[in-house]
This record gives sequence, structure tokens and C-alpha cells, in this order.
Amino acid sequence: MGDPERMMVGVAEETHRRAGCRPMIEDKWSLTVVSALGAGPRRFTQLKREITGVSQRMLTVTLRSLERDGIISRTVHNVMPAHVSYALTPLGASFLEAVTPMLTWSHDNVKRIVEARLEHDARTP
Amino acid sequence: MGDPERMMVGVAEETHRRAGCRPMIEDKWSLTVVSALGAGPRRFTQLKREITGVSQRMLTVTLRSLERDGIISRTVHNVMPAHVSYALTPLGASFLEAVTPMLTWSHDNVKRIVEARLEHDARTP
DNA sequence: CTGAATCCTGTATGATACTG
DNA sequence: CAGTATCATACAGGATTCAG
Repeated sequence: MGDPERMMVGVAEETHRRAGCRPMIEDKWSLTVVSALGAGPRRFTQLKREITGVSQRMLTVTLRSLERDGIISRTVHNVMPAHVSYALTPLGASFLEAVTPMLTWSHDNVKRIVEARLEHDARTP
Repeated sequence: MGDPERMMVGVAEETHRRAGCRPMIEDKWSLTVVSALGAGPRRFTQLKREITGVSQRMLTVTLRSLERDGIISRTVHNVMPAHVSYALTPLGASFLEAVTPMLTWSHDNVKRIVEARLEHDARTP
């Protein structure tokens, strides 16, 4: 996790690559988490429920690194029972905005890609 | 490569996840390649030169799967010496458009993220 | 020039069990 | 509830070599 080589957001240009950055999107859960938090602050268990398939460990790891990058904030509430809530920071919110076109595109074109694959696989045995 | 579980573009929603898709962005080079091809068709060696750090293998692998997904086209020119050119398909071009906001955001916010990290690391020994 | 075939390794992820 | 600690593993990615 402490690896400075990892976790930069959406980088694809030479300069960034030289800076030792790789797309944050590269990891499996960040986008999903940010996307979920786009609907408003969430607690740990809530996220765990909403995001099908995350292990507890990976959710923790992902939240930690997003927090480190200033994309989300983590707030501990000292009530009983104690709980923690996560929310997008302004930076995180702007990131989500920037990523939304891609999410939309994806949603609109999954079919097309699946088709392209089928055709391609049919042509090449 | 042939794994149907891999390689779907920019997916982050439940439905897609259920469909067994994960973000194409997840892999290290796809975005960079698509981005490079955004400037126009390119030949293999050209891409290899422009994209610092790709191994020959990974460039091939990436090109193949982008081709399979209908994002890029591959054209063999029967001249001497023979060469191959790659270009974005219309689908690929629309994808690049959808991803551009993220690239821009990334470019504009690398600093902020790096700072956030430094602060965070300073606070937490 | 454009790849395919191998071999090898780091590491991202998962499963499981334990804790304040 | 919200994690941490271990352990195990698959797989992406790199280096290298060979070929049409």
C-alpha cells in the first residue's frame, strides 16, 4: 500500500508515467467505491452490502488508499455503537464527475463490446 | 486473454459486475494505447516507441484484446517491408471521447493527489 | 517489422480467523 | 461494527528467445 508507484488517478500521459503513476482505475474496487459514495456518505457495512463481491479486506484497503489520495474522507462517530462513515471530498466529487462520462459510455456500450467479442471469436478459432 | 471474465470497458455498476465484467481500464496499457491512437493510426513499432515502458509482449497483448473488443482495427499492408497499422474504430473513438474528461481531470489534479498523500503520510507514521 | 512461445516473478486479491 | 493479521493463490506483466 505504501508503494508510491501505485495509485494515481486516470493517468495516461508520458509525464505522469514518468512520475511513476498508474491509473487508480487499475485497481478492482476504487471506481466502484467512489461511485457508491456518489450517492452520499456511507458506513463501512453499508458499502460492504452495496458492493457485491468485495471482501472485507479489499474494502478496507481500497478505502484507505482513496483516503490517502484525498478522494474520500473518513469520520469516526463516537456514539454507541461506534461507527465510521465515508464520504467523497470535493476532490473526490470532481473526480466522480470526470469519470461519469466513461461510466455512461460503458453502460451504453457493453452490448456492442460483447458482440464484437463474439464475432471476433467466431472468426478466429 | 480468452477469459470472458476480463476486459470490459469502464464498468462499475452492479449489473455489469454481475455480467462478469471488470473495467478495461484495469489493465495497465489499454488507456495509453487508445489515447495514443487518438492522434491517428499508428504502426506497431511506432506505438512501441511512443509508449514508454511497454514490453513488446504487452503491446501485442493489449492490441489484441482491444481489437477483440472492437475498439481498434488492425490492418496488414502487403508492401515491402510488410507492416501493420492500428486505428481506432468508431466505437473506440467514442470511448476515447468518454474517457477524455478523466484524462483531463487527472492531468489537472496529479499535484493535489500527491500533496494529499504527503500530508497523509506525514500525519500517520 | 511484427509478432508468437516460454519462463518467471511480484503483487493484487481472496478466504479465514481474530479483536477493541 | 469496523476493522487487522495471516496465509494461500491466481494472474498480469516483464525478460528473453525464436520466427514469418
